[in-house]
Amino acid sequence: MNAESVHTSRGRSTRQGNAVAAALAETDAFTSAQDLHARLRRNGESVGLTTVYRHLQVLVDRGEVDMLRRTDGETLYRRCATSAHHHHLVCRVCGRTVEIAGPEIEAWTTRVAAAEGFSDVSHQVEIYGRCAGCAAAGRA
Amino acid sequence: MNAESVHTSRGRSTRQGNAVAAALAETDAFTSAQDLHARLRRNGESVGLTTVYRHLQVLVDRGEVDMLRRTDGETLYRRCATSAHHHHLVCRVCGRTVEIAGPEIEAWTTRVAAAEGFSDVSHQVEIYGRCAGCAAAGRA
DNA sequence: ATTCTTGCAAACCCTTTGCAAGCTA
DNA sequence: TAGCTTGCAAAGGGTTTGCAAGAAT
Repeated sequence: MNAESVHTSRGRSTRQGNAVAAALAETDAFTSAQDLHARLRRNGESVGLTTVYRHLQVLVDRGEVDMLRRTDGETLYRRCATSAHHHHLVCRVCGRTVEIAGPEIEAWTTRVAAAEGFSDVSHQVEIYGRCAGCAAAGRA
Repeated sequence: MNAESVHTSRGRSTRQGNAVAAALAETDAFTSAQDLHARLRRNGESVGLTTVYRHLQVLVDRGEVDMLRRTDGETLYRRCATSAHHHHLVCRVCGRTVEIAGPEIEAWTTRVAAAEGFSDVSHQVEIYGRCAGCAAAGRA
């Protein structure tokens, strides 16, 4: 962790902000704001739900946290190792996630879009499945 | 259109149901329930918003309509030509959409997931861009 | 006549905002 | 002290549900 990552941008250091960042750092799974909030409270860290949302937003804006939307509308957050472009392989049971690099996908999307005359292309790719742990435990 | 597609499952034929189906058939673009509702009203077809949602849900359940969620939470619907598995290349300006088949993507996701020990794999892949028409017109 | 469908209003659920009180620097 | 941060309560926004009135068969 280099010097500038501690404080990438302005913002005071607060108990709540640190708690949210710490809670995110603790897990490998994509987590909802509400879950994070519940977890903090269980651990005795009293932080308002609103505040959790606000810190998550800041972290996302800074590129320190990835965000994705579940089919039911809930937004999930996760602290990823790379800030570089990547995709996710997410366990739909426990949320555990593996970061995936897919050069061939990048090439494919670009090619397909160009073939249809589309420009300013971006894409959204996520893989869902059941991780080995959940399968072994017979979960869901 | 074969005989069974007219009435794939039970359900009465109503003015509203037909209107929703017709409105969907009219366009190539992914459309929100609210937009569809507004369009119907503009065309003099009075249909309640609730009813629009209900018919869309039925069509999705039947596999006659594809559904995707926008980043802001809105759900978009589109009548696709194939009911077979496919992806979409969506114009983020006008919504116009091209159906894409991606055998290599299917293989890639399967391979990546297997390598990480995941089973029951599914994926979600959408490409966004600006279509030639919107680019030419200088839209957004 | 019976049962499904409609649609208004209210409920839902997650997320965001208003604003006064609390902290950080 | 100055001004960012917090958090409660309330508002927002899309979608769903309760229920009585209205169609379709």
